[in-house]
Amino acid sequence: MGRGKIAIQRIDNSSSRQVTFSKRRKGLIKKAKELAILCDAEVGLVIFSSTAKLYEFASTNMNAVLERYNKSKGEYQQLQNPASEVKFWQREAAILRQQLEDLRENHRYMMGEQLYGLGVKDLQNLENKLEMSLQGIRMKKEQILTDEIQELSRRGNLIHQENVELYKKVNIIRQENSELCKKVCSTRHVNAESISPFIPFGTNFGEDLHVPIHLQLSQPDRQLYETPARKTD
Amino acid sequence: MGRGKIAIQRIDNSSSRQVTFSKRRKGLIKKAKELAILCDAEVGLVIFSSTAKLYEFASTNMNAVLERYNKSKGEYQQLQNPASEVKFWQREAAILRQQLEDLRENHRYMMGEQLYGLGVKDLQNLENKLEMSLQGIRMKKEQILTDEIQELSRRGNLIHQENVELYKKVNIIRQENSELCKKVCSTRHVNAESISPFIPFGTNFGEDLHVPIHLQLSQPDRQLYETPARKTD
DNA sequence: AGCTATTGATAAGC
DNA sequence: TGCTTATCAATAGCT
Repeated sequence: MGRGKIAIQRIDNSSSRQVTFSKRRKGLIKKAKELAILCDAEVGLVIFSSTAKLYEFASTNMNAVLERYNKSKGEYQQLQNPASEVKFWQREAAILRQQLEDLRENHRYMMGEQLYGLGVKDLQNLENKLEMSLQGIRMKKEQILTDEIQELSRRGNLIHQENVELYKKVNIIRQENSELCKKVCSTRHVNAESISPFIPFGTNFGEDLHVPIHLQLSQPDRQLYETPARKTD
Repeated sequence: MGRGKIAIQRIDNSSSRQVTFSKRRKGLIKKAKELAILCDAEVGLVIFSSTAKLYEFASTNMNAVLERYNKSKGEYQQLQNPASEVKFWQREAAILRQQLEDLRENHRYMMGEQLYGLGVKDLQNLENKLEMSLQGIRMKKEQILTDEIQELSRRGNLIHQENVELYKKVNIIRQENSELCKKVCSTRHVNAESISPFIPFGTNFGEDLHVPIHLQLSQPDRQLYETPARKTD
């Protein structure tokens, strides 16, 4: 909501980030307040700006909210040897946080964000890296697509084969039918002409079978496996 | 915002209060999330419904936010006994480790490594991302190069100007010299021919000055600022 | 900090 | 609870 829409991602420009922070922080706190009043809820909101400044809102009182939160979460466990253990884990966390920060910076570079600190040489290296990555990714993608196409083609071929078989059977049955028809015709010709409508129906059936079956089974199948694969034939 | 505006006061009807709570809670959390991302802030949000159900959001991790809040307020006495602190830091480390792992995986994807788990769609997204990054990086690089070239061009122009000035001065001095020479010549011609070697030397000096100075000062300078910039002339 | 054009959130209603 | 729509509110981009 504004003159244009913005993507929800870290705003690079620090001054407009600051402005947006001010505006949205105000909006957020207002909404939190409204929610608490309208819906009779207890709300606690803590915001640290990127410059580590603290802003807070609590519908009643922050300590009460946090206490209730902790109670609600209710996970107090006792451990021994706390002092050194705390130190150990703190150090561990600090190390991990540092690694995370480094990796995040790297990630930003790779996403083409925050390039201010880089020189031409760095940028060139980055470009080369990304180019290599792209190549790998494209190869992988094409491989997947190729595999898929091959699989489709294989299945198409199978279906085609099946169709050929079916077509043969149909032809055989059609021949059998037409021969049966002839027999029936000649037989009925001797007996009477009362069931005469049956004769053209039978004959037509045979002819109908011949043409559309061929088209309907063979054609769509061809499209299925030929268009993507361009391998058969 | 809605079919009509409502006063900010406790909604009496309990079911519509419940509905509003759902909607606004969702909206509030969304906004909190956006603020955190857009402005690189650390946000913690705790909401208890009127029925005492807990909802929470934290941009990083609620414990971290609350810890930071307590530190920032300088009131650690209320919670955080040493035992739970160990637990806190352990959780913190676990969370960081997880984030690190996620980011590393992502990084691998971006480097075009370990693409086994990805489908065509993922790969396409990745490709697009990298393409965008590349574009940004190339723009940045070209900008730097362009700036550099402009600077060089500017300095080249300055030097060229300086050279023009110097050339003028040289010409003036040369003229003065040659006039002085003439005077000296005629004077000496009247006096005696004993210092005759001086005359051709003086004349040569003037001519030597004219040609090489022009070439040596003007030519390399031209190359310096014309080849890269293609602006002058 | 203040102003609008826009987008986004949401009150009603089903 | 989820969806739709008419409205109101928040805010992005400028000044």
